[in-house]
Amino acid sequence: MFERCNKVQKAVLETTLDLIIDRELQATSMSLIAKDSGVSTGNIYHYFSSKEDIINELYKAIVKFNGEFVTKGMNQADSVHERFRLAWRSVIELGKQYPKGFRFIEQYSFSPYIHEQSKLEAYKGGWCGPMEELYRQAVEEGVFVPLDPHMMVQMHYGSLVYLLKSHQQNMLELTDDLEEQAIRACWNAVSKEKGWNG
Amino acid sequence: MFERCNKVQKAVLETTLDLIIDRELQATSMSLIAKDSGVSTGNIYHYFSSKEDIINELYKAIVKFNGEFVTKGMNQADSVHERFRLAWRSVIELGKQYPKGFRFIEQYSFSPYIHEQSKLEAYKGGWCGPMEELYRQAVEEGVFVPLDPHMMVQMHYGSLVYLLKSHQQNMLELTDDLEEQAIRACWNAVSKEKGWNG
Amino acid sequence: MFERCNKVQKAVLETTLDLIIDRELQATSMSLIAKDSGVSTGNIYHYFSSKEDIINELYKAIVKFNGEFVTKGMNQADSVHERFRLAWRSVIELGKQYPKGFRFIEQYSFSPYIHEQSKLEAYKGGWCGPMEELYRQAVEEGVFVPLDPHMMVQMHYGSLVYLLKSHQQNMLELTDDLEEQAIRACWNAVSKEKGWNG
Amino acid sequence: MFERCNKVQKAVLETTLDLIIDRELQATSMSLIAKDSGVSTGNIYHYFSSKEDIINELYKAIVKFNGEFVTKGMNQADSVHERFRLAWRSVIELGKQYPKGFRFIEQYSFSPYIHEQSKLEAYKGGWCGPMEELYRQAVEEGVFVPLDPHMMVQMHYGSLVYLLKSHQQNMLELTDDLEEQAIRACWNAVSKEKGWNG
DNA sequence: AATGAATGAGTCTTCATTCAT
DNA sequence: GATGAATGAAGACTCATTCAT
Repeated sequence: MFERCNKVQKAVLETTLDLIIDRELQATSMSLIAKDSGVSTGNIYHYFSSKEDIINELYKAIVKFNGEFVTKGMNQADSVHERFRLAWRSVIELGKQYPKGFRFIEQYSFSPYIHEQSKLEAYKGGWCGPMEELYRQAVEEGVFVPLDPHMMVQMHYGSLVYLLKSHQQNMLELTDDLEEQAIRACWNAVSKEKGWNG
Repeated sequence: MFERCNKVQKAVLETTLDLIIDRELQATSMSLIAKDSGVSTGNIYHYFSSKEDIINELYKAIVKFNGEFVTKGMNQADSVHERFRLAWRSVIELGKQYPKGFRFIEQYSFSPYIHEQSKLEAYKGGWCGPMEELYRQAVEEGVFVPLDPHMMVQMHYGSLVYLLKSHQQNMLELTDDLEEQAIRACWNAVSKEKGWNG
Repeated sequence: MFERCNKVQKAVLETTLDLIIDRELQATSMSLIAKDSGVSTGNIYHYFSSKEDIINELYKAIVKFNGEFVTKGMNQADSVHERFRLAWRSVIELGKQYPKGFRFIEQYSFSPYIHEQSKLEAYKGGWCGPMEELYRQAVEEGVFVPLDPHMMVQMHYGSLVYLLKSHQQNMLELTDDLEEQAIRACWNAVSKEKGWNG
Repeated sequence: MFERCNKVQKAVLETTLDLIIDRELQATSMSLIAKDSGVSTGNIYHYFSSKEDIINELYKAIVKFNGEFVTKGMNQADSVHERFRLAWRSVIELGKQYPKGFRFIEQYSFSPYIHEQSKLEAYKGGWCGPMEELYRQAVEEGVFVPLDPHMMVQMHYGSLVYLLKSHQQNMLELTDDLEEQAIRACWNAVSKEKGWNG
């Protein structure tokens, strides 16, 4: 997940992610990060300028990773419908395989702790752009109802986020079948053609 | 929003909500709450046992308020479809009229800072139960596809949460018309009948 | 020396002065001030906004005290010569009776740690103004050579500061007689009349 | 100023002097010295055993330089009066040409950071000894009042130090003429003959 | 009930110094 | 000789909480 970083940075970022997820930001102290990562406090400051910096670098690294993970899957198909399916399956897969990174982004994408600059960089490197482009195409082709692509993407993403939350809270077992149905529900929500009984 | 509380409690809870929304939990100190609310630190501890207690009471109060707000609207109609519409419109209305409470719940419903006990109380007093009941009825009546009501409610709620997030970030202007279309998309996602061209 | 302050402030300022004089600023930590003064670190910050603030308040308090000490002595006589004598004797007396305050001012009056604002307030409340006024009068009466009063006062002050430094380093025993001769030397330096053999 | 040192030592000492003068000792960190001097921290420790060592070497080097600067001028004349004049003019010249070294000595000659050993070496290599010798001679020749030479030298030095401080603070423009008058004032302070109207 | 001074453990961060390369 | 990454103790400051008034 942090392949681009050197050993120390990787250790710090991984540890920070772990700590934040199960203890929360306010309980994630620098000394704890130091102890758990095996990097001395002084040396952490050799690689990151502040605690805020760590969080922001963590944010950017995860968003970048997520973006690549999702768009990679998305381009392996041709038809709009198939790309739709693969893209959202990737999102679900991401949430299942990397639950910590997923939750971190969910919890902190609206936090004042993350700089606007980081959010901007995140958006450009993320998967939202390509996904909106896909929806735009679907609308143009008359497959989707003529709604704002940004709005549709957000709503579908929200659906899956909450699906994953239920899954992570053990309120729901997320089988292959269920995933397909969830994605089909999203498709039906905005497609002109009827999908359930087809 | 905090009508059941006395003057001091109300001042503290309102102030805390304001502070947490625009400064985050870690930057919301007791002394700041004291200064902004006009209640001395000592006296705050007369009404709340700890900072954690304030956050939990805040959480429970908001969930209770939200639950009443949404279920109130939901019961003013008969047909499943109409109750569906009114319920989700209430949720959107809630997010627009009380954005701070809404964001607070979003941010902290998965936080370790909120006790399981608070979450449990919240669930019982919230609107999720009645909503799931409505979906169960729709499935039984053959209006909805036979999916897990809890899953459907979560997904639809997630859709609207992200719709509201876009709205709060000024990425989207949330007109009456748009709200109706969003709710119709939710309906179509799981209804057996086709809705867009009907 | 810190009569205008409350108990806590007085304890902190006195302790800080003691520590700075025999350990230097950089070795005078807040925790040491706390321990030695018997005031907890937290409470120190209730009365002073920062370490810098303590130093500046200390500076201002001492300058004020010194100013009053010197000008008080100065006004108990009439003739220019007598006021000259009494004023500089007060300065020497001050250096002898309050060596710590004296050294502190010497060491820190040119430090970037002391704000310009503090220096300005210090100058207005100090004894330099009245002293320069005395010299101006002496020049006007034809008693002193027509040199810049500010320059003369600074030079004489410097003389006595170094005299006191020698004294404090035990290089010199500062008897009554020696003090008188030092002051007479200052007088002779700028008086038109010859003083030594008169 | 640091001609006796090798390149690395010179760079470190010059940088340290610059930093201490405009930032103070406590704000002059080893890493800052390393960055500004272009010498790595590790290598600094190859030439100096500690930070304290740097400061003490700096002190000794400057005192040595100052001593040579002043005594050089002093020996270019014969009469007591002329040597007196030339010596103190050298002191003033030193303060004007090398303000940083001058201020450094002023600020740190009484600091616990400078070892007694350094001060002792400084005294032996400085200009105070020769100057006191000159005064002793003047007393013996009946030119000066019979006061302790050490005391007189200290007082006159103090006068000029404060004159230079005023100059460095732009409170006073130090012209050639003013310098002469300052030195004459010192002479008059202790000479048996009257000087101003002669 | 109400105040806010007092506490001290804990926070983030810096810095002199060491050491593997 | 030279580098700069690494260390961890110590620094200034904060903050949840208590308690005398």
